[in-house]
Amino acid sequence: MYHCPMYSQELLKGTLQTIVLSLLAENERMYGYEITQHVKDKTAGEIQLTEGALYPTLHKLEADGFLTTEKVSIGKRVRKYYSLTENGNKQANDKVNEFRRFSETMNELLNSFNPNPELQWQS
Amino acid sequence: MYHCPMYSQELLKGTLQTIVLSLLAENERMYGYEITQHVKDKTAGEIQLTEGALYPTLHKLEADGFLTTEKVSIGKRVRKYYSLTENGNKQANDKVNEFRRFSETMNELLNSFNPNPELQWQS
DNA sequence: AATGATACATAAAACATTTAGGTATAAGTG
DNA sequence: CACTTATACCTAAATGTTTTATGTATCATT
Repeated sequence: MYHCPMYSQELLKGTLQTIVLSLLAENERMYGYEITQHVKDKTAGEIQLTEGALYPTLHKLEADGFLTTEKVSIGKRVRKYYSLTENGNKQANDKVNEFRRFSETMNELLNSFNPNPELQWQS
Repeated sequence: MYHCPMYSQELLKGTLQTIVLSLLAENERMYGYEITQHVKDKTAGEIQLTEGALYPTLHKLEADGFLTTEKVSIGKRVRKYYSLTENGNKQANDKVNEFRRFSETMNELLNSFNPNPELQWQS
């Protein structure tokens, strides 16, 4: 998978489950590849999920009882659709709220930081 | 160090350097323990840095040339103050901007997520 | 026929953080 | 005075996520 995100992938850490759960909360059912494309499109390429991270996450969420799967044949290929379970729906709620609170807290913490005017046209 | 954060520490991953750099951008010089207390106070206990994560991070930022140190004796104890170098100042700028952009992008991505009304009073 | 997109998957390596220690001084309390 | 808590630094093994690097296979386009 080709990559050219605008910022460090570092920040993405810990948000993968949240992203997946929230997309499935709006979309009823999605398959892995679809999720990567959806995220890429909606964020103008700024967030790009790697398959090496996504698939294990999907499997984990399924093992944890938050997702169920159904396989659908498309020609000779088999697509694996994921949907939220009831618990998964709650979890999506919790995770999204948690992220929103976290980013609010962080932005408040960073808020007092005023970029040095001498630097603000750099980088 | 005692811990009782209101949300998963997961999300904190990847933000530690940003926090440290931004605090030093506003405060001229700070020492490790002071940073933990400052963050705890400013976030009403919601973000609590662990020393096991903080000290290695400070050492890494110093090794990368973003911080300089000076040791100050307080009675028989030695306090280690950290300050931003010129590069550190730029880095603080970059990291804070990066986080702001990231949280904006994430919030847009999660924005279309509307909590199920049946669930919104739960958890 | 070859390339790129679609679509799944795993596994070793890299990395940051947690957990769990360790040391020592200073301050406050019963 | 003894004890506990707060201050203040530090390291290292274990954990857990993600990256990087593969692998397989179908379908569409040039």
